[in-house]
Amino acid sequence: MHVYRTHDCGALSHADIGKEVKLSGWVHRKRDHGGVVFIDLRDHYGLTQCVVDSTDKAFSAAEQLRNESVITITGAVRARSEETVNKALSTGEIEVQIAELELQSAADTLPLQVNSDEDSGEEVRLRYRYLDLRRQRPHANILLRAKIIQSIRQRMVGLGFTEFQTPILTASSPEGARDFLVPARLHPGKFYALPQAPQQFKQLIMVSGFDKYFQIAPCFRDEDSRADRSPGEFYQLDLEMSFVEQADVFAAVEPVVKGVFEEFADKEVDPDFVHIPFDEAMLKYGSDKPDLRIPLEICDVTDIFRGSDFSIFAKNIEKGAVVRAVPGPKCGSRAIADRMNSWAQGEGAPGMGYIIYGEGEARGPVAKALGADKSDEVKQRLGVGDGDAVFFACAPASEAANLAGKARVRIGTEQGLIDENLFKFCWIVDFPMYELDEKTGKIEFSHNPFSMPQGGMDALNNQDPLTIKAWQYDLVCNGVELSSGAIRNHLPEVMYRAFEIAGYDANVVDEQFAGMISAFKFGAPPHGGIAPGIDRMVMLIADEPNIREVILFPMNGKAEDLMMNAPSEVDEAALRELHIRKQLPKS
RNA sequence: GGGGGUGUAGCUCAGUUGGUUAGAGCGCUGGCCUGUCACGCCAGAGGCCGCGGGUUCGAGUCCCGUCACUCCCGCCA
Repeated sequence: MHVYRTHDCGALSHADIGKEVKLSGWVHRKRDHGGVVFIDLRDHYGLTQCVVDSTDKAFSAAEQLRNESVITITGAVRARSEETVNKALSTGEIEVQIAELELQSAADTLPLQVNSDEDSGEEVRLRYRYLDLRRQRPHANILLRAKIIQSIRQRMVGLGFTEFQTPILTASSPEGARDFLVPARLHPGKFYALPQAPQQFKQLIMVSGFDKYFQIAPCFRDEDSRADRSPGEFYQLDLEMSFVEQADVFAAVEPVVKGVFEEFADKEVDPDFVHIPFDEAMLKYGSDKPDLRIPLEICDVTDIFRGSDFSIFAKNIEKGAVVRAVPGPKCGSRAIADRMNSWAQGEGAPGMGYIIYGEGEARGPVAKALGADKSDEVKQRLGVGDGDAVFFACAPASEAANLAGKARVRIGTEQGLIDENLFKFCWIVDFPMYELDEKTGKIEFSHNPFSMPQGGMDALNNQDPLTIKAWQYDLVCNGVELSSGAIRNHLPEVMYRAFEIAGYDANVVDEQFAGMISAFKFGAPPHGGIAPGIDRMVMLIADEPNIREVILFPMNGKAEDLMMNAPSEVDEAALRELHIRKQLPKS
């Protein structure tokens, strides 16, 4: 007989009745009846009830066991009597009568309860992550993640993509997020950076002639955390394709993402991946990651308020503001309107105007100033009726869109308009190539500087930069940005010109992106790609509100690993070797 | 860097307008119980009420500061 087990804890059934077996696992729960003790023995595979009677020699050892101790038991598989069968367990028809019991590893009093569905505080869970991961839901989440990644690999290979590894120690890039830096021992004063994404490498793989690349790629960005953003590191399904247009990338990615969601999620997946231009998304949904489950569309009503007697708005409009209106079905009460208003103030807006429609008339201070005809015009445009309300955001375009977008989500959530059982995807397309930095007034890249501008060199030379669109796209699901991608700019001349508009001259490009720009001078295929976030996909599929729930060993919000004590001090000798001296902030 | 929330037993939480000895469930220790499966019953241990200061006859409760965790803003090509 094997030293530890003949079967796992989920394996035994009525077919094994009468067999001598050996099981190893954790004491999940113990029920001590004085004359008989039941032990639920748990491992990765399942749970088996083990029994010991007071007459058995293992009895006293069993009585003393604490939860989560690791034991090995030997005994015979017995049928449970009909009334003691447990239908909730796959092994519920049988139990093992313990003949021998060996304690492999005793457990101290636990800092968190493994056999409970109730989560402990995050700090305790992260410090004792190995205990937390024994629990049913965290264990299942990590397993789900593994299966999803496995499925993605299979699907990608099936589509003719090849998996490559790219360097983890690379060069710092001036664009984008803050880098994690690694001192270079052999080069005093110089640093490697961890890749924020394998962006340049994957493009260079295309220039190297490999045609279709993918990788489950670790990405490192030294930015602050959020519920859906883990600090430090995360994973992307990074992919790139040669000789493609935007539609080809969509055609490759859609079935993979859709397929994975359909395979693993309990919710319905809307098969229609709608395409929405960025400008339209900002207008109708006030966001570049709209939650399309909310059946509300924002309308621009600037024209109705222009020159009207509602002077606050009318004056702002003269100064260039716009008015965006959000329909509020069944929101036609003073209490709801007041709540929206104070919510908007909490968001940093001066407030949120509203009109309440009821009993054939429009009510509220806005309606009073605007007059019946114009109030009715708003009603018609928004398609609302009696008992509904309309809320207004008046501000410069991007601010108004933003507030209206948040209001739309709030109304959708509060009024229960969101179908919680649905995944609704969309592609946001035609992102602007450049945007204006509001503080400096300078033109800068709005997304990825390596994206191909729509219209190419001609657009760069002859169009107002702020009107130029890029072949740049996002994949969004239920209001979560899953992915960002682009058709790349593979033409050195167009690249130099694109950077010139953003204020970088040619030698900056030559220095900062030396490898890539030089590669593009030796025959580069037109190419493009995308990089869906793995953690976010798993989070959506697992229906978890927090990304840490789908990461094995996550860091806390301050980017500390409480289990491993990272980051940590290092020896002075190690610093000397790296030519590094600490200069700590004064406290 | 800024704003909100939370912090009470090993864990999850309750704690009234400020009032005597700070409670519950789980866990832990001891006892009883031979068919439970969140077993049941009895008893017990376990508290710097995050920390520091203040108001008060009296503070878990009110005020100020501070720390930790968390959510959000900034940040995230």
